[in-house]
Amino acid sequence: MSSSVDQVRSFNRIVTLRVGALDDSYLGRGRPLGQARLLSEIARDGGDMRLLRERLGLDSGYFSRLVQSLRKQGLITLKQHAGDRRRRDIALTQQGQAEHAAYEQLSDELAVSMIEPLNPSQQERLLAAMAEVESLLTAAAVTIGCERIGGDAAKFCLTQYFRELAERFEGGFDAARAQAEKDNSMAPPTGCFLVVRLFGRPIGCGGLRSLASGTGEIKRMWVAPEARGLGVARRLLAALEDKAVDLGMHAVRLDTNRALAQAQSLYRKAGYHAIERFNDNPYADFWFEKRLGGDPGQLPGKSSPISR
Amino acid sequence: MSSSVDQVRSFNRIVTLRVGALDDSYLGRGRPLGQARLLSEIARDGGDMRLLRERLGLDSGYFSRLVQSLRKQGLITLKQHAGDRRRRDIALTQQGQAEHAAYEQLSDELAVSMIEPLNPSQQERLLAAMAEVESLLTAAAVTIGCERIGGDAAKFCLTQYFRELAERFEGGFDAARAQAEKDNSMAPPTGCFLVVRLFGRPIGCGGLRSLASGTGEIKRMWVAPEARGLGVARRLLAALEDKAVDLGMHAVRLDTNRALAQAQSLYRKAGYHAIERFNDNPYADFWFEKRLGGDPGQLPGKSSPISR
DNA sequence: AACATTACCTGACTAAAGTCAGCTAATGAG
DNA sequence: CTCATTAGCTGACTTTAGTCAGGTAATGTT
Repeated sequence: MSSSVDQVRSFNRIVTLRVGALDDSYLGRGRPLGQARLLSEIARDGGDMRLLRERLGLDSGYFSRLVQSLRKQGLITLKQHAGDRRRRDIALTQQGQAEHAAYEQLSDELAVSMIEPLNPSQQERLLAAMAEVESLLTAAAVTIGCERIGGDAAKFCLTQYFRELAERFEGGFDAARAQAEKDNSMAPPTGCFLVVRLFGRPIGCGGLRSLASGTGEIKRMWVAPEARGLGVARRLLAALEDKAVDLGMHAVRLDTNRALAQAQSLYRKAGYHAIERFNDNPYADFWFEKRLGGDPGQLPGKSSPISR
Repeated sequence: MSSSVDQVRSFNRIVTLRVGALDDSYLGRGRPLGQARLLSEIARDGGDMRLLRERLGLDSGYFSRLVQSLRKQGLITLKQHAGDRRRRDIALTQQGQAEHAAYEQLSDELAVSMIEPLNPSQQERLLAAMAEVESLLTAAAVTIGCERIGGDAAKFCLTQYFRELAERFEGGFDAARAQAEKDNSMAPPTGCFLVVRLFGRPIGCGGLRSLASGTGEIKRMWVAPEARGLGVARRLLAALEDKAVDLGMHAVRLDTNRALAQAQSLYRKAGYHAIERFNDNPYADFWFEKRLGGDPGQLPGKSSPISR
């Protein structure tokens, strides 16, 4: 373990040394870092002040002044938001776009300088290793927590989930037919609704509700397309099972549609086995169950190594 | 190419996001970042103020105050340097060591949090990829430049080089017998002495001097043990050959001792072939030569892809 | 209609980080 | 011995980054 920590720390050291150079090169344009960062954030996906302030996590007064300084430099314009005259939309001026392009250029140059001295085969190895680190660090940054099913994040996830089902199911999907009224049962004290977040953004969800006789049902399991391939679904499923154990359930069931082949293979790998139809979900083609607490050495509520 | 840059930039983004969290956790100890960083640097390898100031690249006044603030907190002591009473040696007090250990703990915790959520096989992959990125980024950070052979860096490298030869040669090595008087010829305008640096520290060297009739001789090629395996020697050799081309040479020669097997294989891979003894170096067992400018499409002075 | 909340702005303040000029004491070079 | 240089210290100053307490206009809630 100690050698793992050493490896990570030595990686951190070298990477901050190299990547930290970006701040210096940004400062080279004679503008404080805060302004430069704000400019980049505006260029990335504009929007109104409130959104940006939230994303950057800045104090309202401080943020206001930062924006004003960019405006005085002629890099951005502020317009009243259509519909809500309190809000102000931010947009880059032509000069602002040019300035942003200059910062992009600096970032590109740093990136080039990091790979350029290497020969082609080394470059290839470096890029592959970077992709691997990136994907695994992203996976490790994922958090899973219980949230209100009526909350913004949960609603966002469910909307995306339903939209995807409508696309993928052969006969489409109608949320109303899917017994959506039962969703409220996915809440404490007899169930829960887990939201997966990556850097604060919701990227997945899954609900657990109580059936009769100590059995749980897992529903609404979804992972955003851009977050797939990171092992998120596996961890989410394990987290739901942990919750089920916490709630004293001795088994969990779920159903799935034939269009969702990867889901089926995930369930089988996680130890689920096919059972008879246990509900009247019109969209279900397969039904699975997994007995919980089979490992007597495992304390309830303690995460399994795979889930955390 | 553009996709390489994108990959590097996306890597940079994710890594700064994760590793940048270290600053926040350092601030959690109620001490400004500057002080925390200085403390870590002192703990790493102490030394006197001048050395540290240079390494951190800080203004003398600012640095002095930083040091005083740590002293007032009882974390370090200052003593007159033995021999030069202007200098002051810095040492951690017991309290300083404890405080440093606390910061180390924070770094360790960050490292653990970066790998802990992953399952064992993912952890293994992440650590391997980190090691790969680290080694290749280090390799890419290497710089090669012409320096005075009498300079500090050159002297340091040559000392290390001679020490290593003395260890590895069967009959030892005596620098005086090695025609060291010819070293001065490894300088402009008829030769050069290249120093390889990694983050400013000299980690290798190699000299080129002019023999009769447009032929160059490569001598004193050395790479520090801790920098081996990064392809430094290959790049250094290519850089020396570039220099030779710049100086109008049409071939370079070199000799080597039988104890240096890796050197021989490097030379062969780089296109050198064995020739008859061309000098009276008592330590030489093999002699090599490579014809230059064989590639007519290559402009003189332009680096080959392998060398930069 | 009354009241609370939200979005943005302003003024007053602070700490961190750093720059610059000049000072003293010790050391090194000629 | 003289003079320049070096190592460290001090005072005065600036910029950046931020906090906090209010203020105003628009919007939502009851």
